[in-house]
This record gives sequence, structure tokens and C-alpha cells, in this order.
Amino acid sequence: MHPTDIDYRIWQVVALIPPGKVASYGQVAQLAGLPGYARQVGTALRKLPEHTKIPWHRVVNAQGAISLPAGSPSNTAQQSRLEAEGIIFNPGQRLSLSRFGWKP
DNA sequence: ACCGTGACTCTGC
DNA sequence: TGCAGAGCCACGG
Repeated sequence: MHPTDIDYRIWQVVALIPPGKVASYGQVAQLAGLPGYARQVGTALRKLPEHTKIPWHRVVNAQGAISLPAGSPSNTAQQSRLEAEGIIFNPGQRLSLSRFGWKP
């Protein structure tokens, strides 16, 4: 696979999300100048190599939940990384966007 | 070129 | 709250 121009633009925005903060797929798309491209954000993150330095784990859905398949290794990894940055998950596996949401 | 597929989101019941 | 339904849009086959 080769990354498309859209992928790069999305990665650039994700790279800006500070530790301990999160952004939604839709928010990332918008900041990348691609309103309506929320699904493409997920597609772009999926293409990242495992060793990447891009903080892909700081992207969650609009409900403050992890969108990766429940119980999957990647889902677990994402939650661990976020918790390691001080982010707290509610009982319902969701985090507070008002508390941890990134406001550029 | 057509069609199904998503790490999505918003609306409405 | 929770969950379909319907838009959404670039990709891959």
C-alpha cells in the first residue's frame, strides 16, 4: 500500500495531539481541512506501521470510546496507552471528552 | 466502471 | 441511555 495525500494530511494532524489529550475522528478530519472525512481518518490510521511515532492512540470516536474491535489486542493497547497518559475511562469504557478532549 | 467495505457521525425513536 | 437508519467518502477487488 502507498499512503495517499489524504493519509499524510491526517497523520500530520494526529501528530499534533498532545499527550494526555484525545481528538475524535471527525475533529481530526476537520482540522486536516477535510470535513466529512471521519471514516478516512480511521483508514489512514490503519495504514500506520506498528513502530510509528504517530500517536494514533489519541484518536477516539465522537462518544469518547475506542473504535477498535472490543477485546482486540489493538483495543487493549490503545486503552493502556491512554491510561498511561493519565486519561481515565468511565465504567462504560468511555472517557470524558470535556476533560480530555484536545482544544487546539 | 460498479459495488461492497469500513478505527465515522448525526438523528430520531 | 441504547440502538437502528441513513448519510458520508475514499479504496480495493
